[in-house]
Amino acid sequence: MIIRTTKDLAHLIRESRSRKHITQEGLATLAGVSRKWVVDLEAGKRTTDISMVLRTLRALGLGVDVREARDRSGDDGVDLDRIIERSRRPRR
Amino acid sequence: MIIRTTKDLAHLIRESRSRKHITQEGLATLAGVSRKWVVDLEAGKRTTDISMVLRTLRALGLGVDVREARDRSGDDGVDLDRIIERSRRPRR
DNA sequence: TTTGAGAGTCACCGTGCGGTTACATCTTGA
DNA sequence: TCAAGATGTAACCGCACGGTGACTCTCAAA
Repeated sequence: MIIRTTKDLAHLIRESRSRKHITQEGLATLAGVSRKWVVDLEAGKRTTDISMVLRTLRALGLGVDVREARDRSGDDGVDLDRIIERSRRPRR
Repeated sequence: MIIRTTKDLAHLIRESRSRKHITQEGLATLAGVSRKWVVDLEAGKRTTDISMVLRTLRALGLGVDVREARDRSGDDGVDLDRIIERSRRPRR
């Protein structure tokens, strides 16, 4: 599964967790985080700690693969500049 | 490339960036973050914001793939429990 | 119906992260 | 040699993130 946004990640984790019949509490313990953090992650909270995420994914037996995106333009119509612009902090 | 730790990610980003002749400043602008953040990321700082990382990877034309790790045990001898224990906050 | 587990949410608190700014170092080209 | 660009680092500050604990709600099993 290709991950593009934190929401994608949220769905992936939640689905993988339930498919394996692990509770939020259990996953939290496995990954060494709090249950609140798992709740937040699965809720698609914008920001999260990446080392925690890596641990959580490993706890679920998931591997992360990063590589050159072959056809970046055809991608899926995502306009990077728009995304960046939107996620930028208001300039004040 | 398989990502297991934030250090892996750091190396990946730095290498990809220089190979594309993009400056830290340039990448920071592309990803909508500060240069300091890019410096910290490439220095392998333990914690970073995952949505920023995703944006940065996309800015470098890299895709993230998450999937079931086939042979999890044989993996590479990583002891998850030890990792978790080590990265846990001191209990006080 | 009752009970218990799983999940969502809330408030509080301390800490560490990210942005900003400034400065030092190093390399490269004029 | 000097100037400009790229990078690393340090200090400061505001704020939002993560942990804790408690509460509620839902649902399934007894």
